[in-house]
Amino acid sequence: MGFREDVRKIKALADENRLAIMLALQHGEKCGCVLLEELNITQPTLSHHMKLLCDSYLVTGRKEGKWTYYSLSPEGIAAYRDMIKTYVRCDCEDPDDNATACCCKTAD
Amino acid sequence: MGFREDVRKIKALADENRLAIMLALQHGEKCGCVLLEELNITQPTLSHHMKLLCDSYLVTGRKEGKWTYYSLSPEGIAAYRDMIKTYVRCDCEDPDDNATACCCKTAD
DNA sequence: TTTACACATTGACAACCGTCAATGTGTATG
DNA sequence: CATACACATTGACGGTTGTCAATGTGTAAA
Repeated sequence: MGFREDVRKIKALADENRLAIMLALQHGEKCGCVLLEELNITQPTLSHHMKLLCDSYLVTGRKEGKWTYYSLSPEGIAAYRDMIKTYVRCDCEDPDDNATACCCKTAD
Repeated sequence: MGFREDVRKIKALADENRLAIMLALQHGEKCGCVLLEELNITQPTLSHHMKLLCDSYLVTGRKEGKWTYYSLSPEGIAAYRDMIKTYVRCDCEDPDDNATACCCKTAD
């Protein structure tokens, strides 16, 4: 009955710039000023997006001197995919027949 | 660079009522009036939500006389999870070491 | 044809969201 | 201390979104 928290997490990705950030961090951490160069937005806007991504545990920030290095959170990412699977799933498989071809049987 | 369509699909699930609808349809199709009884919303609001879910290919509608039966789309659901995986993924696995424990190595 | 029902569409409103300029905070360097 | 830089916060603005009442459309039964 209470999906509010899941909706908040889903909304964390419901934005073009935040999707771009997720891709930009896929190969390792980057500091804010680097992200800023890649994303045609201002610094306050980037700060806003990073806050939303961190609040949803998809990204973590590591402060080092003046800089903040952002990176993907493996745990948060796994939790996110599990959460999505709760809602994006159908019941068309036969639990007694593991060979049944179905969307629910794919390896991912 | 163009994530607009993916954002639109992600937004399709960024609502409490639409998450409830996804769960309600998980065990098979239901007609609109049944969904209406389960979700504390008015009929126009339900119609609005169903349109968004159908436009994102997560749900399909089957008209039969006066009624419309809605059901999850296995293909749309698989495509949705694949799309999410594009963004919610980290690069922390070693491609030459399949035994590495990592968020990217889980079976789902 | 009339009536009843299931669902879609329209229009209006309030709440939410992305954006930026201005400003604040903390850190390093001269 | 003064300056420069990286980042966060605030406040304001326009666009988007969820909601409902009213209305429209199509189907089936009386």
